[in-house]
Amino acid sequence: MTSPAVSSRDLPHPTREEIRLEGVLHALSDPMRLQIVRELAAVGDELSCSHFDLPVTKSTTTHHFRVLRESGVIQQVYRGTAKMNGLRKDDLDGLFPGLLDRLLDAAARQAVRLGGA
Amino acid sequence: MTSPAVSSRDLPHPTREEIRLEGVLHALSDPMRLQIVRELAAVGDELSCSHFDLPVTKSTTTHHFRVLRESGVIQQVYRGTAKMNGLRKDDLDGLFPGLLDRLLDAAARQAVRLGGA
DNA sequence: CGACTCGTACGATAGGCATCGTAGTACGGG
DNA sequence: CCCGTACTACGATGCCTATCGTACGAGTCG
Repeated sequence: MTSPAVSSRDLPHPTREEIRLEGVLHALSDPMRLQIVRELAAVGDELSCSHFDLPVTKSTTTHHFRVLRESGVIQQVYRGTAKMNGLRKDDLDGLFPGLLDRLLDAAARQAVRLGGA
Repeated sequence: MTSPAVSSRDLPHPTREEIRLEGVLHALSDPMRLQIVRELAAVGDELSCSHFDLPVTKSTTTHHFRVLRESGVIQQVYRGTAKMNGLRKDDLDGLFPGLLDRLLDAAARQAVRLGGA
């Protein structure tokens, strides 16, 4: 097959209607999670958890991805041993038009401002 | 005097450069605080703390206003016995162009969607 | 099968935070 | 000067959460 077949293990996601702005903001208020979302947005594709080199243990990484999934920011699916993560851009844009782009822009501006680069 | 004179009591505010996106998002991830900001934006002027009729005690209200001030979302100044609260729209727009408006729009859409009204 | 990789589950811990109640301070008006 | 109003300060409480370590499960490859 071209696609490695999705594992039977499935993960609970909120429906679009269940996504709450407060939850999204809370999820993004953590620097680690904001960084994850920025990388996902920059790549514009799904990324495995192990792609991210975060300064925390794997346990903590799992925790952050779960928060992002349960708040509706990302969707996750197993593909073999890898767990692929993708931004739920369509759902977020549908609920909160333009918000995601402004948030990403704001994060990028701040990174430039603080990083000095 | 035309203006009731600002009290000598002054409150610590972050400078524009000290405002952090994560802090702003965290401040707005609380329903109570998001509501306060929505009202401030709707009025477009300063409001006293006592103007807000929140379903919590005054102690808790004080706490929420402090979080909003320390994150840089609002500015506070004493005027007589009243403490006036104003959105730091210029600072936020300067740092994160368009973000505040999108957030307010997102909050309004969600209120319509959930409130049914 | 066996080993290896990826990610999870669970328990522990430490800190943060939303909330309350009570007691207290600052200011303005009678 | 005294009182009422507006807000604060402080302590307590219970919940949430970011973090870790270790042990485990699921899948792939030799």
